[in-house]
Amino acid sequence: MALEPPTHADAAACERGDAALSRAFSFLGKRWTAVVLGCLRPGPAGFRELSRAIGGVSDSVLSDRLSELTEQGLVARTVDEGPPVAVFYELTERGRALMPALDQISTWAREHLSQGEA
Amino acid sequence: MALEPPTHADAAACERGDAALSRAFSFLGKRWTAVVLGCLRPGPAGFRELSRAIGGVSDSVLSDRLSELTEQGLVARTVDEGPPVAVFYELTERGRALMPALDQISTWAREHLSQGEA
DNA sequence: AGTAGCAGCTAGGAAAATAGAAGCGACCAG
DNA sequence: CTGGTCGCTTCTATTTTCCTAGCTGCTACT
Repeated sequence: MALEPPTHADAAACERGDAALSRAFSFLGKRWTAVVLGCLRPGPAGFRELSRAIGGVSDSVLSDRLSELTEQGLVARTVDEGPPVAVFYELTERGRALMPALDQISTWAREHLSQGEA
Repeated sequence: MALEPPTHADAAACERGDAALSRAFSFLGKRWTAVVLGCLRPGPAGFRELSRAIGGVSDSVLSDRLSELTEQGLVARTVDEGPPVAVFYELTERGRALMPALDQISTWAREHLSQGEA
């Protein structure tokens, strides 16, 4: 039986929750996104503050990530036009809603991915 | 008070669960990884079968993803040396352990990321 | 004044990830 | 024998991603 009617189990086989998953990973998978979200978790932070806290990310990339996250509505950018203009980013509700999922992956990683492994 | 001693809240500010998270995303974030895992969820599948089911992925990339996943112990590669050599991939326990997390992200994406949005 | 911090953006190029096509050995049906 | 399937691997071209480095403008401390 090399000719099992492949009329099913093809495109329909996957496509369960993958479309959504793919879209999520399209930006969650970017190099610093998760870290940025992690740094924002404790509370609001300014650009330079994040830059320092993360350490190793360039302004341009940080700026990109922050923009993407803002576009997706995961973080909010607030400008305080006081004499010294100040800006701070913080998680939105949508962003917070993602935290549990991130935690779960993090937990899984700790349990199943020893850091010593290649 | 522009000089709040920044001696704290710097490097230590993030680095909570991010190291693990980053490692997880280092391969979960790759373009087809999540989809492959999703396709493997229902049960074992052969290379060509996956290729067809996913549709849009090239052999080379699929091969890569499968190798990475196998290395990480998320999927198992079994060879059946029967007369017609057959190979099939399937999720390991470690791989299955990740499913709930993936589901959670998927759910989050469905709820907070309308596909119509940019 | 001079120095230093904050908030970003832009340019340019190196590096990495992808897609797509082709090739190889085996096997099975006609 | 010929054609089609399976399971990959290798090669190249293109796209995407990331990092380095510099720059503008404003405020505040010394």
